[in-house]
Amino acid sequence: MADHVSTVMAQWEQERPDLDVTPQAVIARLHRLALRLTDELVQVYAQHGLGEGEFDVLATLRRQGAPYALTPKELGEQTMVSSGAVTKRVDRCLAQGWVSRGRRDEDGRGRRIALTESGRELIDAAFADHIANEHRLLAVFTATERRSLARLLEKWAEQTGA
Amino acid sequence: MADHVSTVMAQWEQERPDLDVTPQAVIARLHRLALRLTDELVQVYAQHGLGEGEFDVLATLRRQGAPYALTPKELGEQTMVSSGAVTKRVDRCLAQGWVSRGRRDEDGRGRRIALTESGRELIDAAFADHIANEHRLLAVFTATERRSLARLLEKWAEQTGA
DNA sequence: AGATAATATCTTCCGTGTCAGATATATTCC
DNA sequence: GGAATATATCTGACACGGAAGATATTATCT
Repeated sequence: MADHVSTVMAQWEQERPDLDVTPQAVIARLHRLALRLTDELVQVYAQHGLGEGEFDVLATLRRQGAPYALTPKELGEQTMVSSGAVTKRVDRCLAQGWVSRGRRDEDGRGRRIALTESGRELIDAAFADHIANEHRLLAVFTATERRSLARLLEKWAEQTGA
Repeated sequence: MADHVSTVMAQWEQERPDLDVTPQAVIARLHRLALRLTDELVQVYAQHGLGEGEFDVLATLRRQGAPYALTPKELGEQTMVSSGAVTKRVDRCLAQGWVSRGRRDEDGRGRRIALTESGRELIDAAFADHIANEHRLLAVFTATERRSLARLLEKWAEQTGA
């Protein structure tokens, strides 16, 4: 049984025999897979009342270790979103009482976004479910396949600066 | 040199030693990589005056072969977006004269979205550039690595129904 | 110190997507 | 044939992120 991308590639070979569309075997699949996986992950976030943006913020703060705080700039760099998106994500977390927005010492321009107690409890529970979910999604693979896939993706990420 | 995800995983191991976060080596990397690659691909679409949605519509129609037509439902299934998104994407292509929206024979509910001559010319040029871009992005890998990555992603896609 | 530039964050506007419901047409069952 | 249901598409409200510019604060240079 061929997957969708195999079908697509066969169509292109028929229609554009002048092009070598083999890269699609990697890139189109990666793209579709990422979409599909995101759907799966988001469902677990939603079970905890979290959207992707909020989960991203809380998890990023949580993994820094105590006192679970970063500046908006650092948050944006780690999560690959614009400064405007950071502001809005933090606003939403703030409205729920999951984080606080304080003034950073010394530099009046800087802010300090920190997890509150309730935010930490929430992300600790949500993250455990999230990881269980990821284990489920990877259950297709043997340990060797997982390592191989991880290595290839890591190599690619390093090269492209991701 | 460790990539970002390696750092993140080390943080989690420190903070949540109770959890096995190894799936992140695959899932988080895939996620970030997809984001980064999308950025790269979108730049080429933009060189032809296309957004991702428009490129998606035109390319999907083009690869069907003559007469380059599908229903909105089929378009949505192949491109993994909602019916509302299909309507809007087609509206945009329509405004540029790249597709036509006709009535499907027999069934008055159905529509028939078809490439126009100018749409076909546009996507033929854009797609050639797109494939060249994909070749460039995959240049990091040896042929063996590419096949290996493609096989692993295909296996995953088949299992999850992507 | 005062002017200029740099940095950090926030605000505003816009584009695009999803979701729920509206509409139009077709099918089924009596 | 008519009612109920199913299917295909579109519409409208809303959510979220990006981009550019506004604001606030700090650093630098003379």
